[in-house]
Amino acid sequence: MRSKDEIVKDEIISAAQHLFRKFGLKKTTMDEIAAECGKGKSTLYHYFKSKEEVFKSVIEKEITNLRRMVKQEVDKAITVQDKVSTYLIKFHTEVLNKLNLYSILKKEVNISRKGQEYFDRIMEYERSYIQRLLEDGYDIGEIKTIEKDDIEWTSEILYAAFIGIVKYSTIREKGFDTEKLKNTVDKLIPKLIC
Amino acid sequence: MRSKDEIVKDEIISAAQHLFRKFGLKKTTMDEIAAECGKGKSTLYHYFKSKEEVFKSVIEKEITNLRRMVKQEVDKAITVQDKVSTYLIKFHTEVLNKLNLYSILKKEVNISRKGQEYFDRIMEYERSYIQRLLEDGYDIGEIKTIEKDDIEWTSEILYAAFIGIVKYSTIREKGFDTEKLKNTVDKLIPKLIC
DNA sequence: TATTCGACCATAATACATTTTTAGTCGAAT
DNA sequence: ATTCGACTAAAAATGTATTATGGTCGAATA
Repeated sequence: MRSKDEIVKDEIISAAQHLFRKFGLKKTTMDEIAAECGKGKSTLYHYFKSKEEVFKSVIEKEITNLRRMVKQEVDKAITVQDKVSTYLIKFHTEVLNKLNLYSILKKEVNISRKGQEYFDRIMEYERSYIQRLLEDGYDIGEIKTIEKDDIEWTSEILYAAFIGIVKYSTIREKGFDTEKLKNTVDKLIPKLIC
Repeated sequence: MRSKDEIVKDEIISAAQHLFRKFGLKKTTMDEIAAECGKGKSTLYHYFKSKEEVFKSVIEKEITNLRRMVKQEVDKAITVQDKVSTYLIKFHTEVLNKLNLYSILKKEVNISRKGQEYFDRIMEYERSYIQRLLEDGYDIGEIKTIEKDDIEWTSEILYAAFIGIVKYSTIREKGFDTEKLKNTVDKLIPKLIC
């Protein structure tokens, strides 16, 4: 069971999440967050040491949720090819669904040094997730055309390509058709790795 | 032989190009461009109807040059696989070499509506270039796994992936190693299209 | 003791008035 | 047909007064 402390923290995070989605980071004040969850502003500072800390927690929650959704889908896939392909499709779909988080990160945080650090950390995590998928495939003998040592940079290139596809989808009026995307990726991936 | 008119225009464009590279679009004034090529400001307006027109011409020149370099290399390649692969490698290399142009486009122009239109037009051109490569390959029978009707969106996905790779290279300290990149792409492309 | 809050402060964001720059014009000179 | 100096209107930069906001602290509450 969660402690009282954690429950209140979650309340604050939810309120902040709600407002950040609506107005973005800069246009949401601590007073507003406090009002949204019916508490005094000073109370927030009992649970978080700064506004940035609150924001970090909200992002953490969103990212964690996104990753859970993706992982859940990837775990269903049997072969490595399927896992990698599913990773892209699901990630693509989820980002397009929750564009708010993505644009907050990009437009408001990206300017600062700290913002870039968040972004880098997120990117590094995703890259290493792909790397792990490939390494698992290598270990069980499914991947034959890539040397173990080459998996690291291969996953980096793969990740860069994936992000490019997702980003491209976000700036077009309509994102890529999931079916078509899956079709193409399913052709590419299997042949790359085996 | 070029007319006097064209020579002067080129002088102005070169001066502007030089200053834009150094200070960016907003921090370069028409007076400075005029001084750089030893002419009065009003003279510029005899050749270009606005600052935006000058900027457009500079970008045009840069892009044209980039495309000539890429095309030159692509034309050397014999098979479609090679052409597509070469396209990415050369484009990647050239953009990394001339990062200035890229960042001007991104950071200063991107904000405005017109800037977005430039960008879209450039992207559309590159996408259709890839499409043409694929269509040629289809017509000579090299491409067998893609239906003619699917070439359009396949080239779009391919382009998005390519741009992702190039962009990723620009934000890392060091760009992707060309050898490794070529290695991976050479593995991917042939299998996608035949 | 663990939470909550109202009152408070220093600084950052905003608004506004004033000055300076700068894109673009025009008529004259070459 | 080109070039330019002098000019203007509009935009950007600057300085300043005002407000809003992040964050603190000691007291109140439960």
